[in-house]
Amino acid sequence: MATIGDVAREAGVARSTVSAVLTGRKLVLPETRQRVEDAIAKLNFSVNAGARALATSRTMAIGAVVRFHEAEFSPALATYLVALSDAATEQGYSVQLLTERDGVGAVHRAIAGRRVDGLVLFNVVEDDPRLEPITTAGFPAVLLGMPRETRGVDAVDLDFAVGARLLVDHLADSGHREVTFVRWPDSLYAAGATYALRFADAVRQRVAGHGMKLEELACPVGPEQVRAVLGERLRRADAPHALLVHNDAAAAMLPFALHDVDVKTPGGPSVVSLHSSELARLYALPFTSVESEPDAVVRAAVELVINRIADPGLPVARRLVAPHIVERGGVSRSAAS
Amino acid sequence: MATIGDVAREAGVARSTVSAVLTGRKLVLPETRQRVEDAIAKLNFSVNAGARALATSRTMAIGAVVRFHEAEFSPALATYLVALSDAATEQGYSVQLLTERDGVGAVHRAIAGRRVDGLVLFNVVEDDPRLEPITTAGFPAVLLGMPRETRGVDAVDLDFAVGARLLVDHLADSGHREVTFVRWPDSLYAAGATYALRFADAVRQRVAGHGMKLEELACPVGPEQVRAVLGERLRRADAPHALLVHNDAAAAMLPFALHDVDVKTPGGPSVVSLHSSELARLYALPFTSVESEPDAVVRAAVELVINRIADPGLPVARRLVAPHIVERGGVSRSAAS
DNA sequence: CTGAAAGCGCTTACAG
DNA sequence: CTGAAAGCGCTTACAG
Repeated sequence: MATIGDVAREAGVARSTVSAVLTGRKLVLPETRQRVEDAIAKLNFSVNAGARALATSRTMAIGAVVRFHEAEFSPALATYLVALSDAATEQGYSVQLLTERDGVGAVHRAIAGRRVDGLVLFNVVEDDPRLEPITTAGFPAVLLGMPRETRGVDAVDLDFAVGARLLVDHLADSGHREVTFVRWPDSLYAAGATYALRFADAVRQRVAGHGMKLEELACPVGPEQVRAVLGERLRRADAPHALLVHNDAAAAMLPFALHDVDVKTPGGPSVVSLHSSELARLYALPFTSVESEPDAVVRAAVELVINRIADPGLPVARRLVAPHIVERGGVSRSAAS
Repeated sequence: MATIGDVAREAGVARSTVSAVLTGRKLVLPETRQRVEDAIAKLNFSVNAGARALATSRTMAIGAVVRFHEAEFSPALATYLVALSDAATEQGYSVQLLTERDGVGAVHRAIAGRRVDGLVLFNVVEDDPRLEPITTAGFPAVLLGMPRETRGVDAVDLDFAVGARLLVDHLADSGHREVTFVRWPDSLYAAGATYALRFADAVRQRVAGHGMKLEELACPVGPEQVRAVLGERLRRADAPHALLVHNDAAAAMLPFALHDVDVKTPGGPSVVSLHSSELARLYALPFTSVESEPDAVVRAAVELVINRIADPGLPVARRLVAPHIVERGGVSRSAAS
């Protein structure tokens, strides 16, 4: 492997001159620059990332702290990871995977070993224990998720409250006066999943604001079980006219469940849903929906963490990405009072 | 951040002694070692990965070269990435994501910049262009996939041929004499997807070996389209009695398609499938099937690439992970000749 | 078994 | 604008 010294010799300049054209920090005579660039090309030189990291104390790497093992149902993770890597690469950063079960330990080691310049925390929950090592070290990081208290750490997420309002309004506008909120199991809210909590709160407020009647149906996340739960509810005499779904498993299985039962409502119940865009793609979900915005969310996260790396003194940022509703039909005008 | 010098001062020894206990390469008096370890704990010291990389010319990082943008239907990627990271972490390696659209360029830059010690190539196809920069640099790498020609690069994959035989035999044992092979679209085979080619070849051979009749049904990978294609075929008068599926979209949508049509066969057709374990989990697929073995495959990949890094002179390895069949019913004894 | 010295490949003040 | 020198934090022969 060629080093900066080889390039300098080849171009007949000092090593620091090569470094100057590499970093672009200093002005170099165009002619000299050209000679250096020719030498670089000729020797197929590429700066040694580790050496640069040591000299600059910048690794140009971001760590993605993932808690996959706890996720029961997340086909979307790859989308986020790849989008993160793409966004980071654009900014000259690489992404390192930190997947250890012990998230706190992983964060600790990443910070202590100076393996990365900043962290992106996936799957953030309320009172996330991974915040502790970050705040004590004052390490650049951004949360994917929006807990009430971020303790001085930047955070970005889809605006689930706005998503909830869009969907409730859509049902209300279609004349519905009652809505069955097919949601995640209680355990998920208890675990502090920030997106689920924000969505549910907004649904309740908005439904009340419209003077509508709200029924909540907590669903498990196992495909089989969710199908059974949905089927049981749909079969009852007072079958719902409008379903508002926030539970990826339920969204995926709902078409099955509707098939399973002999739906009494003409054309079936109206269904609106908030789910990951990945899910919509995989299952070709036919509902009017608000989808996650992985690219926008991840792009914002990269921007925030890079800014934070550059200037730790920046004010704390809480960024909500605006969702939009995609109308796919599936909502019938209701005559039900 | 504490450095090795701080630790040395704290423990009252030379820096090289600290290094000795860190690397474990040299024998150190137990008492001295203890003093050093106490100092490390007290100062919360952790070796600077970049500095170590520079001194040892080992980054202790593996690059995952992913081609996501071309994948239409891959909820399984995250599973593989996380499994890879877990397996690497166990061995003291970290995983870096290389997701650039230009896979060849990504490989080039990773090698030239010495960012990683080895590469794991996802989604390998026949005549994969990413092999070129690897072979010319003689860089440690392992392919996830098994092209006919690996040009001296290690490769590991599920044994799709064995999987095919297991499934065909299962149908044959149940008395089926005809089988409809619901497979990927022609474009996928044309693109050189190694797993698809190996599976299809084995199916054809095995079916012929049993003297069975084979019908092939190429399906698109879009959920809507695949559902339409399947429905059309199932509705025909000569509806198939046995379906052998190798197409994740088709496997996922088949239950819908079976719902869509009024299946004439008592109990519906027999269905066996090879698909990703992630898919089985997400969709709760009820078919007897052979599933991918992400953990085993990825673990083997990490082992191979680490061995290759340690000893470039090792003989080239081609490792096939044995699949196993999971019987879930869905195969009815056939009276059809 | 321990320690002083050189070197890994860069960058960055600092003179010229 | 260019170049010689020091230093980033480690490891590794090599003396002692």
